[in-house]
Amino acid sequence: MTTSTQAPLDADVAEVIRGAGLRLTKPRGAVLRALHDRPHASADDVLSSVAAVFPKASLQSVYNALSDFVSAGIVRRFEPAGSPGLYELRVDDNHHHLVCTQCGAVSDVDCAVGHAPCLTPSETQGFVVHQAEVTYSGLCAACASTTTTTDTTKTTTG
Amino acid sequence: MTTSTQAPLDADVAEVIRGAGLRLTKPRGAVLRALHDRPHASADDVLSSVAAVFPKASLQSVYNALSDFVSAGIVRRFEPAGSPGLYELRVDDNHHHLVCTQCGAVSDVDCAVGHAPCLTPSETQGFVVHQAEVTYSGLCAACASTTTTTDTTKTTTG
DNA sequence: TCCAATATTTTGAATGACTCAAGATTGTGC
DNA sequence: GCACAATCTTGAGTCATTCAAAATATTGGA
Repeated sequence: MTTSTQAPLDADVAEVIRGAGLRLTKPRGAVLRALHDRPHASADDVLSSVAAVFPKASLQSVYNALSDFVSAGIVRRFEPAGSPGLYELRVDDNHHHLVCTQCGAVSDVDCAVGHAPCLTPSETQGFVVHQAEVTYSGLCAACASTTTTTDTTKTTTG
Repeated sequence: MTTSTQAPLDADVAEVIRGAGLRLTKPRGAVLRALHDRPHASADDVLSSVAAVFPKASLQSVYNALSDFVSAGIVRRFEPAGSPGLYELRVDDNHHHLVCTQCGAVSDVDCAVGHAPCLTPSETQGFVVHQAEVTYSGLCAACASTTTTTDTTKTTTG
């Protein structure tokens, strides 16, 4: 939040964007910083962060920037079922996600294999598999504790 | 497709719906048959099938029936990234999906473990994991062969 | 430093997938 | 066959996202 942490971040951000072959613009810089601050953000989340430092930004610019980043390979998009698309900066490693079905919280889980596809289906039926997307769903620590105390909720395991 | 296969199917369908504690109605029967015919169908796909035997059906009834079935546990909904929700009848086993990124074709892959969650993340960070959703993406046999043979045409083979 | 070329942003509208609501209809047990 | 509740239908509304075209800003070069 302070200038001392912001300044080098700005430099990083600029470098990453230019390094991806993209022009450095205010909206793009703000979008990348937003993703840095909130590692699993929806386009709307990003707009909120961006608007704080650059009020003129539109949701459309956010979508533009995000999809440019995804195409350039510096941002990854994933989409837990029933949730809007989420964007994250971790792209080099092949990690997976823990999603809380109650509050929507998302955590990263490192992949044991580390490269895609980390899993290979038993019978590929002729498919050429490039990637395995793994999403664990359940309850985050906070929701689990509030739920398990006198718990009548049914755990729909399946 | 003939009456000889349709008749016992109708009986099955009725039994499944009633067995789930739901009233048997024309739209519901038609929706369940549609899923039987097309194992990975979107609501729209289902409507197409349903409309053939019951033209009065609306998309809304299809959504109603599908979500009733999902709640009742006789149908499963899943949602490959960037695709509308798909519905399938296989609910008892814990299987996964192969999705073709080019034509959208979906195949089932049996899960080696057989029950959910079939995978356990290395570090759960306090999460109580109920289910692991695994989606393999790549190219189906048809798309893989047309793509590798020096071709630029995109095969929209549903 | 200023310019031109063009990448990017902005504004506004449109789409697809799905949900909400309320009145009409139908299935089911009696 | 009736009554009551479950379900269907119609119509409108929402959310996430994309399309389009004119306005603006960035970057390499003069």
